[in-house]
Amino acid sequence: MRNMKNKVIVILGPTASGKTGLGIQLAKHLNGEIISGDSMQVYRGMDVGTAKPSMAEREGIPHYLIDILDISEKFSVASFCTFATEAVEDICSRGKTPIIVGGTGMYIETLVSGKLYETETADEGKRLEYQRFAEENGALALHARLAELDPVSAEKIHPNNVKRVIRAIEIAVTGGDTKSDLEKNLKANKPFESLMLYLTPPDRETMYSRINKRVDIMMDMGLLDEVIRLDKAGLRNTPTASQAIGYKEFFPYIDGEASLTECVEKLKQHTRNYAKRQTTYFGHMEGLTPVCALENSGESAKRICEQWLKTL
RNA sequence: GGGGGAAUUCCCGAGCGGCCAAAGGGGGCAGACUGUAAAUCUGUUGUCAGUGACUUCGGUGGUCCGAAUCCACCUUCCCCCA
Repeated sequence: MRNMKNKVIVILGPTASGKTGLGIQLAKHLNGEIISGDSMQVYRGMDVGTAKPSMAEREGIPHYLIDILDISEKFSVASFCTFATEAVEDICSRGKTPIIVGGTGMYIETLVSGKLYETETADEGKRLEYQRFAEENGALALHARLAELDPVSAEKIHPNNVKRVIRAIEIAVTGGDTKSDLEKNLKANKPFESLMLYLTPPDRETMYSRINKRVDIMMDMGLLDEVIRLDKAGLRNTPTASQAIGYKEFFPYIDGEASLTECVEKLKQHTRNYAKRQTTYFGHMEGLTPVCALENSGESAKRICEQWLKTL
């Protein structure tokens, strides 16, 4: 039974570690197709800023989960898991190898482990109400409410992390189970077998300078025009897309409150911070096979994949 | 040439005689993380054998029991009048 499961290759790593390129190399080599494991590349029109591979770069390899949503739409772990699972099945059914490429640690971890629990969809009104409550009475007061509803989660969530506190309250209030109940009852249910390649930059210094350079390239590629265009389309008021790094940093410039260079610096910095957070996240994930993100990481990655595909 | 102001720990910036290794912010470093995750949040950030000791607040020398804080001179920078 076990060996009937589909096999999926996953490439993850911090921003600018070369995931995209490696993914395409592997896809060509292994007769694969690519599924983006990225929370922002799903949005149409967000191209330069999300470092979405161009058609030319894709070299004819089909890509899934790219350009599937309008910026006004919500995206989440849950929808990611749904779409990605579908894509995996689709690709496998045609005898090809799915290659998930992305940097959104939580999405990929949840997908691969199969540990996704169902919850009621939250209603925005309630959420705002909690939000306001926290603003008026303090984050601690809201946290105290969570402590009544779900003490186990309250213990784990820092009172200042209002977003999380709200979410936990929401779960406790809408469904029968609390967040901690759901977590307790979770059982690993892997939807497929996966080989997870973790692209690790040689050192922090290298990682940061690659990021800086990439931002400069994005600017040359017309990032600012893209931001202005999306801003006109209402990006600022979108639930998910507005959070993307590479866009919000330019709003002060657009509003005449900061210089362009200041914004570009901010963007670089945010990207660096993000990359660091990514490495922290990946650091605690299990079952990763590290691959050093150097010039020719492709060859060793190919070998590792070939071997793995033969086993099981 | 004359008058006034400023120099603070990686950066910005408080402090204006003891409670100051020095607020706050930024950055750095470390960490958490399941339906907004490219988000959100936490800790840490002079040195050392860490309840204590040691070296810091442009430089030098003073005053004082005691100075980042007061005085003198020096250096640099800014502003105003010429």
